[in-house]
Amino acid sequence: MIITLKDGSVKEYAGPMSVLDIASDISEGLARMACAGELDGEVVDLRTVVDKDCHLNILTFDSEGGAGAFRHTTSHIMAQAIKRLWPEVKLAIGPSIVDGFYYDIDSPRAIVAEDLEKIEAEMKKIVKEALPITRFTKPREEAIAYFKEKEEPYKVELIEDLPEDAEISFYQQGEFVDLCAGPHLMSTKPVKAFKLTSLAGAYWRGSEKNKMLTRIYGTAFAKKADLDAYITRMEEAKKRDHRKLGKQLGLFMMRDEGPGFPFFLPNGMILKNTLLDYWREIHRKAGYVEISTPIMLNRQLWETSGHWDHYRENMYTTVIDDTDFAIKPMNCPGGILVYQSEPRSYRDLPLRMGEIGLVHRHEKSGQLHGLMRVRCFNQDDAHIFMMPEQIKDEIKGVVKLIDSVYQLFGFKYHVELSTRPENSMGSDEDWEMATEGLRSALDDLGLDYVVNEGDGAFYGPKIDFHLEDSIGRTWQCGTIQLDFQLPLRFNCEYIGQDGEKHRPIMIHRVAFGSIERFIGILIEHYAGAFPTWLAPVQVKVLPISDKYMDYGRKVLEKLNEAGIRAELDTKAEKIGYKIREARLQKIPYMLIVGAKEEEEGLVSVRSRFLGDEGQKPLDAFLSDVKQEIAGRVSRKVEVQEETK
RNA sequence: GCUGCUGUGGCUCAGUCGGUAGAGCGUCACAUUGGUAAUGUGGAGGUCACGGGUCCGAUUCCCGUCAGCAGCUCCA
Repeated sequence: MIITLKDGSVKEYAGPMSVLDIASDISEGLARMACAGELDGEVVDLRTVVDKDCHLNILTFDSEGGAGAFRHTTSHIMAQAIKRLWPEVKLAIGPSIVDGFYYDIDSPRAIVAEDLEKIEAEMKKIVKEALPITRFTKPREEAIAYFKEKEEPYKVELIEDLPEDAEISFYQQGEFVDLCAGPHLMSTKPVKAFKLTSLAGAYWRGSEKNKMLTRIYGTAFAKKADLDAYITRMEEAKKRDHRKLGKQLGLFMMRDEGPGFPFFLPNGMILKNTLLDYWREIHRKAGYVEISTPIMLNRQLWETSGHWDHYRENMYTTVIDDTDFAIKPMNCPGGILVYQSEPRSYRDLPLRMGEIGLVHRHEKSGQLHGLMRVRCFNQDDAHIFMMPEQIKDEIKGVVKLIDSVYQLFGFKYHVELSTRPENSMGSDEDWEMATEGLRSALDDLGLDYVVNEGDGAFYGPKIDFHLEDSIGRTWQCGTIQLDFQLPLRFNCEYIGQDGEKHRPIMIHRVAFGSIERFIGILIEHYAGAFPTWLAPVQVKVLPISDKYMDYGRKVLEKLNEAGIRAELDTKAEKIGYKIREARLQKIPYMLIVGAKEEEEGLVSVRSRFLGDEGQKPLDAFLSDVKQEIAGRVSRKVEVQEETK
C-alpha cells in the first residue's frame, strides 16, 4: 500500500493494515491525507477509515467497521446536494443507521419522489469533485452565531442544548459546512455506490408536538456490487412479506369493513389451532391451568384496574342498560376475578392461570400493519399469583418457557428490560423490588438484555422479547410483567402459613405475544414454507390421470386415518401442472400415483425438502411423516423455492 | 394521529392527453388422460374505493371521506 504524503513524498506499507499500525510514524495530518483516497489509486476500502475528534481510532482498512462513517458522509453529501438545489431548505439531522442513512430537512416546497433523482444527480457531481473533508471547531457561542447567520435554526437549537463550555465541531466539504461530531471519510471521492431509497415524514426531535420534517432515506456501499446485492436482498425479503403470502396461501384476509380486524381463512385457522395445541401442551406440562374470561366487562371493573384512567383512549366502550361497558383490551382484570372466586391458600401458590384471550385495542390508523399490528388479537396470556419469595424462580421459569418456544421455531430474539415510566402507579419500594426481581432473574440466566429506562407499563416493569420480520423490523412478542398494583387495587389475598391474610404478587406474561403477530413472524420466517407439523396441507396426492383417481382416493383415506392433513388433486390436468400448483402452495409432501404405484401399493414421494425421494410403500411413508409431525421437526428446505 | 405515495374483475397489473375499460393467472364448460414446475378451445366475471364539484360528458381533472403502503409518533 503506497501512501502519498503531504509534501509529495511517497511511503510504502504492507497492507491491508490498520491505520493504528502507521499512526506511530505519521502525524494526524498525514493520516488524514492517507484517508483521502490516495492509496494505490484504490479507494474502495476507505469506507472503513474513520476519524474521531482528530484522534485516530479503529482504522482497519478491510472490515465492516467503517460503514457508519461511510454512510454518514453520504448523508452529508446528500445535504450538500439539497442545499445546492434548494438553498432555502433548512437542515436538521442526518445520521447513519443500519443499512443506510437519512437526513431530516425542512423544505418550504414539498419534496416529491422525482426530486430524489435530481438530488442523486447532484450528489454524483459532488463525489466527482472529490472534495476533501476537513474538521474544525469553534467555541459554543461562535458556533451559534455562525448558524444564526446562515439561518439554520435547527442547528442553532442543537448547539444550544450542548454545555456552555463545549467546543463545537464542524465538518466542511467544499462550500458545505455542517455541525457534526463525526466521524467522516476524508473526501467525498470514495462514495460511488449509493441510492436514495425513500421519502417520509419525521417529527423534529422525535416528538409529535413538533413540526414534521421531510426525511430522505438512502443507503451507500463501498462497491456497486454490494449495493446491487443489498437491493436484491431487499426485493427477496419483500417476497416473504406475510401480507403477500397470507393472500397467496389463503391464510388470512383484511377487509375495509373492519380495518385492523383480521379474518382467518381455513388454512390460517389450521396454523392457529396447531400453534394453540402446542401451547396447551407445553403449558399443561409447566403446571398451568386454563381459564376463559368475558370479552366485555363493566366500567367499575376498569376503574378499579386503572385502565379507565390510563388506557381509555385505546378502549372500545358501549352502554348496556345505562351502564358503561368496555371490551377488554387486556385479560388481567378478568383473571383476577377468577383468582378471587374462592379463598386462596399459600399452598395454592404459585397459581398459574393461562388464558387465550381475545382483546381489542383501538390502535391509531397509521399504526396498523398486516397481522403484526391489529385492533383485535388473541394473547396467549397467563397470570401467575405468587408470594414474594417465589418471584425470581417464577420469572426464570417463564423466561425458560418463552425461550423454548422460540428455540423450536429457530427464532433469534433480543431482550429488553423496561423500567418505571412517568405515568405510573405505586410506591418507589415496590418498583425497586419488582425491577430488581426481573433484573436478577435475567442475570441469573445469563441473558443479554438492553435497558429501556421509563418504558415500563403503568403498573410495573417488564421484560420484552423482540423478534425480527423479513426486512429486519423488530416486533415485541413475548413479555413478562411484574405487577404489585393490581393485586392491591383488587384487594387480592391468600392465607399464609401463619394463618394471616397476605397480598400475592402477580406476573402477566405472554409467550407468542399475540397469536396474530406471531403467525405473521412465522410466515415471514419460513417464507410460507412451514415445517410439516404446521403446514395447513401436509400431503397432496397427485394422480397421473383420472384413471388412477380411485387409487388416489384410497391413499387419501389412509392419510386421513393416520391423522395427516391431506388433499387429493382431482383436476383434469397433467402431472406437471399439479406439481407446480402444489409447490406454489408450499405443500411439504406430494404423493404421485399412477400405474406403477397402483400395481404394487406404492407412492412416489416428492418432498419440498429433498425433491424426488423415489418410491416407497405407503405404510413406510406414513410412519416417517407421522414421526416427523409428532416430533415437530423442522426439516431444512434444500430445494429452491419459487415464489409466484 | 402526522408527512408522502397509492386505490381498475378473486389475484397480479396495463389503459383512458375527459367520450362508461383490457391482459395474464384463477374460475366455469367442452375436448384431451398425460409420469415430475403451466394441454387446447370457448364462456362468465368490473356502476375503474366511496361522496361531492367542474364539464355537453368524469374511471380519467379538483375537493373531501375511507382504506392500503413507507416512515414518524404511539404501542400494558
